[in-house]
Formats: sequence, structure tokens, C-alpha cells
Amino acid sequence: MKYADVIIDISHEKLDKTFQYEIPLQLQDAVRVGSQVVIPFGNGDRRVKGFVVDMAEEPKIAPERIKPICGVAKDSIAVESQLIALASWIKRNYGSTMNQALKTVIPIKKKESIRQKKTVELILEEAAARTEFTNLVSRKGHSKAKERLLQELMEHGTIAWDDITGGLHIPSSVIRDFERQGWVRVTASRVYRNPVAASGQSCPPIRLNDEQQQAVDTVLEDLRRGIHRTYLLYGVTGSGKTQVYMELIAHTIAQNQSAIVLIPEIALTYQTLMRFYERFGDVVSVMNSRMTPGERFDQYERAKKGEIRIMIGPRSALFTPFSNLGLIVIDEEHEASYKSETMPRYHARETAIARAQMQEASVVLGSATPSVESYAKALEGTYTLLSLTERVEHKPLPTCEIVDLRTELREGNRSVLSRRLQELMEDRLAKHQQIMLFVNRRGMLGFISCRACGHVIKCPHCDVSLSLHRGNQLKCHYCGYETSKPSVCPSCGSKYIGGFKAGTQKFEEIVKQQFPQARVLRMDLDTTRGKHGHEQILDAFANHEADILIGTQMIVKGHDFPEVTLVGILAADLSLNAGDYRSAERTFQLLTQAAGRAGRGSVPGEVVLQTYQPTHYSIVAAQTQNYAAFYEQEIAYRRLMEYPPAAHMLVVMVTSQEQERAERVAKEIAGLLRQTDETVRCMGPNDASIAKVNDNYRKVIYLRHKDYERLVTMKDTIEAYLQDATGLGDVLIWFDFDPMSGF
DNA sequence: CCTTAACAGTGT
DNA sequence: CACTGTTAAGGG
Repeated sequence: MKYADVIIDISHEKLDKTFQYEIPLQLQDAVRVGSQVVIPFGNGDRRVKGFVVDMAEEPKIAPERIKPICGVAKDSIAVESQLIALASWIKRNYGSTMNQALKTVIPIKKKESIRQKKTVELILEEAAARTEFTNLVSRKGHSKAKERLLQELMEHGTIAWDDITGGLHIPSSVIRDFERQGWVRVTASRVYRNPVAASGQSCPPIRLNDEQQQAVDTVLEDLRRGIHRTYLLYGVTGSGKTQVYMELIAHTIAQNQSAIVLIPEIALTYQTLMRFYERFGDVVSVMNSRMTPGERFDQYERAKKGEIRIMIGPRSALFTPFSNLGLIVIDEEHEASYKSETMPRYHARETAIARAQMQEASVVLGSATPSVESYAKALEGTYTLLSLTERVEHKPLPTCEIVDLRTELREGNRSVLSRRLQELMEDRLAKHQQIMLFVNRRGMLGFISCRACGHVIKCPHCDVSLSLHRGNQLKCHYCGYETSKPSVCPSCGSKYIGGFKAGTQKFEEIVKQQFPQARVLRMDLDTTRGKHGHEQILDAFANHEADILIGTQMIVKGHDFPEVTLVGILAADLSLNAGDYRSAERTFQLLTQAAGRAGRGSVPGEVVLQTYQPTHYSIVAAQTQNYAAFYEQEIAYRRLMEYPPAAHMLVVMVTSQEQERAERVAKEIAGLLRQTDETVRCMGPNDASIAKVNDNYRKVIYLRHKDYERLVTMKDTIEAYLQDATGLGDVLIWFDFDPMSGF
């Protein structure tokens, strides 16, 4: 590699350009992506520090204009440079500008948060100060600001920097001037607040059972031999995965290394946090989306200094600047929230593995329902599979009954509650036990199914549900296949064919009407508005202030409710027909989790699973919590249809306010891609499933190929095209590799 | 981000 | 015409 792309001093985020420099022969070995280098910059060849973000053989500009790198700043790579190397990895693998990638990795500008804590102290003797003051006054006119500041300082002694620049409207240059003259001292005092409240007592490690111990030993044995790998800890609900994490974290700490624990935001409750805090004390810190940039910055600073050794948080906690990172734990590894929804659309799991490789750390992925991707990798040996098959204290799994809603309809029950579920609800209410009703609301936009036989209208090319659009047209979101909505079921001829329309409110009304004596709580986006809406509802339910809790995904994660002995899943199919290739997987995961909510206490639980498709493998497998059976079916489907992980997928989204322009650019791109590499399967462009958002028309192209790298090349091709294309106007393009949701 | 060159406005 | 302050562009 002859040339290096260097980004100049990252604290100045407005300078997002990279500059190409020559790597002199004697530095060939020392310069790598992420290296901190010293380079001549600008006309005066001012020496500045920069980070190498990419390397290339070919010069991008005329070679005579390229200057050589002076030297490598430090031999040991600083944390920042590791994170910058990671940013460059993200940019390459997910598509974004370097600036966007850097912003995700190094989250806040340093200036503001430091300035907030700066204070200015007068160090001049009182007599000397008075003399200087008279000097200023006698000069008349042009030093009004200086006069005011000196006067204020003589009065108060010490003033906060912000009060001077903000309150007194005195420019910072005046303060700097005073400092140069030796009149004042500027101190940056810093107050850190630990967001975790101290609890006092510590909690001794719990004895692990054989399976847990074996999982821990496998990892430790690898570490002893200097091997850093990715492990998939597959443990059924309630098998004690957290204890395995804890043990491994304890070992990491003992080795004087740090650990990052990623937990989905919804599962990041106070209780979860306290478990870690009680075991490890105040080296634990937490991050969440509600934290202010200042608080977040403090946490990063403490992590850098080594005051924090364990960081717990959602996706973004992955970028905690630990220089001695030893372990990354990703709990509920299959969760879609690990995939970023904004550019760059990185997946925290893959990014964690990339970071771990750079810093020689290990990764432990944990789940009761692993993603198909991860399980496939574990089976082929890319990850090491660690299994926990027993539940702690040998609590039995809840029994699960499947109720066929088609039969209900046939036998004259048109209610959303099956007769069996009603019966069991009566029973639990009489016994004063609690009930959870789970409405699988996800992706219920516009698919068509038959209430009599359960038949769902699918795309003949893509095997995903078709969506209902205006004018009774059914459309496939992947390939654009179109057909008109039939008036009778093509499978059984019934006229009960149509869309699903039911929200949680509707269910709440029905339940209240049918069980007027029951106290009902509802939890969905509408009722959880406000600061602690979430916790308020869950706490109320935990205190048995209600008998029935109705809700969406939110109710199935986190909290344990020991008094819940019945879980009703009202319509398991809804998520099954979301119109994307992950719908079966998502359904299995949701159902397994929902079912796991029943019988957490001493009384064994029961689950009623209502569905129009009782024979669908994701539903049958969820009934017995049989992950292996589900996986076998699902991977076969993915292989047959060439969906991830059998192949990789790239979504290219083209948006513009002008319908015509979006379409033209999308068509040009699709054409270009088809002629660049015909082994890449290219579908589209088509309208996105939400074809217009905020007055922006959205066109989408789907690309599929076995080789991820090939898709990266496609992304690069598009980026190159955008560089010198004209007439783009307001067109924006973003990429999503192996998407977690449909578009 | 910082540096610089170009530019307009001011004072002698 | 020299001097100063303000602005836009470029940096490899």
C-alpha cells in the first residue's frame, strides 16, 4: 500500500474530509488503518496529527500534489484510533460517509461539555488589579469588555466561564487575553456523576450448575491458550445465562481488562442493572438513550481513564473507549434493535465481532431464540456453541395449547377470544391469578388472509405475503409483482377473506365488555407516552393492581410477573405475514418469549396460542419451545429462496421529493448494477412499502448474492456513480445490508 | 478545524 | 496607498 487516507484531528467534526498522503518506505510496516500519524498540512506544512482511515495503491489526485507522512505518532494505538479503524470498517461494510461513521463511534463533540465546567479565577493581587483597572479606564473607549470583566472578577474572585461568555456577553478572546497576561487562571474542574445509585451491599457469586460451569470453562480454556473467539450461548428461557456472563466478566476484570455488555433498551431495567452493580460495585456504569450528551461524555471519559471497567447499555455502548477491552457480551442477540435504523445501518453484533478482532477480545452472544444467522454460524463452527438446556431450579416449561381460529369461526364464535381462552380466563380470575394477553401487532399492515381456512395470499416469486394497496391491488414489496385482490379465497372459496383490523384498544374494549369484573391494564405506544409510562404500568401490574395486562411486544420482555399463570396470544399470525423474509423467525421468537412469561412463580403456567395457521412450523415449534425444529425448517426456506444467511441482501433506498427523479435515478442505478455484475440478483426498482414518507418518494432496489463482499462492491459502484452523476437534485440514497425489517 | 488570499472599507 | 477587518475557499 502506497497511500493512506488521513482524517485530520477528529475533534473538529466539521472537517470531515480525508486527505491522501504517501506512505514513505521506512513507515510501510508501522502505518495501518487506525494509526495516528503526523502529517504536513496546509501551505505552511504545519505539522498536525491525523488518523489513517483507509489505504490504497492508487493515488486519487495528481501524485505530485501528494505529500509524505512525517511519522507515526505513537507506537501503541490509542483507543480513539481503534475506534476510528472501527468507523472505517462500518463505513465500508454498511455504507455511509466517513463523517457519519465517525459520529456513531465518537459520539459527542468535546468542546461544549468541557467548557461548561470551566471556571475563571483572578490571581492578580488586589492592588495590582486596581492599577490595571485604572489603566484600562484611562485608555477610554476601546476596552469596555475588559473593564467589565476585570470589575466582575475583582468583585467575585471566581466566575464560571459560561457566565462570562453567556451572561456578561464578553467574548472568550478577552479571557484568553487575561490568561496570557497572567491575570487569571482558567481551571477545567470536572464533576462526574455515577448514574448507578450505590446500594451498599455486595452480592457473592452464585454457584453455577454443571452446564453453566462447562460453558464458562470452554471460554476460559480458549483464553488460556490465547484464543479469542465468538461464542453463541444458547440457553432456554430461565436457564441462567446472566450468571454465565457474570462469571466471564469477573474473569475479565481479574485479568485487568474491561467488558461491554449490550442489552436491548427495553430490557435495560433497574433490576437488570442492580444485578451487575451488586456483584461488581462502582466499576459498573450504564448508558441509555435518555442520557444527556454531557452525561454520556463523562461516562466515556471515566471509561478511558479506567475508572469504569464494565459498561452496560444498548447498541451504542459498544463504542465505549476501553483500551483494554477483553469481552463483549450481547444479550438477546437476535433482537432487531441491535441493527441501527439510521445511517450507517450497522449491526451491533457484526460490529462487535469486528471490534473484538481488532482488540483481541472475545464475544459472547446469548439468546433463548438465536437468530438464524448466528445459529447457522455456530453449526458450521464459525462460532462456538455453548448450550444451556436445563432451567435453573428445574422449573417446568409452561404448557401451550394451540387454538385454531378457523374452527372457532366455523363453529360460530366470531369473537377475538376463543372459547378455550375465555374459559381459562374465567378460571384464573376466580383464583385471583394474573393474565397477560399478547397482541402481536407487528407488521399488520395490509396483508390478506382467509378467516375460514387461514390461506394467505403470497407472492409466487418471493414467497412473502402480498400487501394490499389502493384500488384493491396486491403487491409484493420485493419484486413488485402485482395482482388484484380476489373476492373469494383462491384456496377454499370462502368469502371471508380480507385484511386484519384490530389494535390493542379494540381488544381492551372487548375484554372489558366480556369480563366487567376484571381490572384491565393496557400497554402500547399510546399508553406509555411520558417519562416513566413504561415502568408505571409494569409496576402497577406487578403489584397486582390489575388482573389482566393487554399489550404488544413491550409486555413480553424484561419483567418477571410471578403471579401470571395464563398467557393468551391473541393472533399469532399477524407477525407471520409482515411481508419480509424474517417474519417466521420473528414470530417464533415472539411466541417463545410470550409463552415464557407464564408460570414464572410457583404455580405452573399455561399458554393459549390462537392462530389461523395452526400447522405453520414457527407456531408448532413455538408450542413446544423447540428451537432446533424451527431452525431446520427455517434454514431450508432461506436456502431455497436464497435469503440470509444462505445469501446476503442489500437494500438500496432512493428518495426524492420528485417522484419522477427518484424513479429515474433508481432505474439508472438498477441498470448500472445489472450490467456491472450479472451474478448479483437484482430486483426493482419498486415503490417501498411505504412509498412516500414526509413528502419523499421512496424507491427500493433489492440485491442478493452469496458473497457479502460482492454486495460491498455494488455499494461502492453506486457511490462512485453518485460522485459524478449530474441532475441528482435532492436525491438521497441509503443502504441496508441484511435488513432486519421490510421496506 | 486553521490558514490564506481576496476584497471592501477606512483613514491619511 | 497603506492598513485593517471581514469573508470564502482550500487543504492531499
